[in-house]
Amino acid sequence: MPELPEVETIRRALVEPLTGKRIVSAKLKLPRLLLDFPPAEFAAKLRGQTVKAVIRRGKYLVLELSKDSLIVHLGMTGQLTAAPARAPENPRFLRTVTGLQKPEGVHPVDKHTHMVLNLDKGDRLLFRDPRTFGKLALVPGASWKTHPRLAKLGPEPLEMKPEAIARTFPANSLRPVKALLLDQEFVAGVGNIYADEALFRAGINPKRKVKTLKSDEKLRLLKAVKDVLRKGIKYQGTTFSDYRKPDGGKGDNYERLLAYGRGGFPCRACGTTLRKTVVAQRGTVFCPVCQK
DNA sequence: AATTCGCCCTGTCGGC
DNA sequence: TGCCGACAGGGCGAAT
Repeated sequence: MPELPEVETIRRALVEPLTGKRIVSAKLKLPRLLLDFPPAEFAAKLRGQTVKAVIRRGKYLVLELSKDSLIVHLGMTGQLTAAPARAPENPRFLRTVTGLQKPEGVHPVDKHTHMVLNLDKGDRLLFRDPRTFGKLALVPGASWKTHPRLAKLGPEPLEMKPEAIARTFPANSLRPVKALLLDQEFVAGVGNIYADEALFRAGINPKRKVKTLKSDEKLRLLKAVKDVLRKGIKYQGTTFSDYRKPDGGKGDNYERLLAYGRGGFPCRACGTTLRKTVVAQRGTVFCPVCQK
């Protein structure tokens, strides 16, 4: 699922193809993805606006336009693709050992393509989301910062000082520490993949109650969060099913993960079989030896 | 107030 | 081969 490193990868890849481009027309094919706005006005409102900036906040992507801002959340399976003019219109999906997959570097328009922005010179921005957990919102000016979805987000983990955030751990909380990492009001942008990765790196059991964490463990954990997010960005995100870069390519981080997706496989640190369990209603992989 | 639970959704996969 | 249930899970609103 797209977490901070995936959304940041997408953001960086969209800056060049979108900045300064004018929206010639827009089509919203699945109106229920749109929050707080009459779907009928959506396309008309977007038409003629120019993209001024492409911003990320947590797992949210924001297109700042000349008049309004378009907020995009990719949910679980959302994909944004920048389709240059003359890209193949309806490429066949390829059947591979891992199922149906889109060929690299092409841009499908199919039944899961829920929004199309037609830009200058035939370029397009496509939003595709098979499971439709994604969300779109159009808000006036730069008011995205105060949109209910974004206003309560915690600090950006890559900009935070671990020493400062360590002090914000609730002192008496009985929650499992993984639940805190997934809480977007604590820090913004960490999801299931990078929570497991950070806990593994920090050597902390995901079920540990927050109140039992010692200050050096909090510091270690927050540093691990930054490390795994930076690594995710470096390798352009984790692709194991739907995540794709805006050019259609896959991220390279999946095979580099230490915990997520590795239940039943040997720990890369000590060789013990990694255990798969459920913590905070999420599938969770950890090493019973390395993570205390 | 803090925390957990149920729900939304569709493609994939294992079992029979 | 095909059907069916389980599973994947971000975030919100309801329930505890």
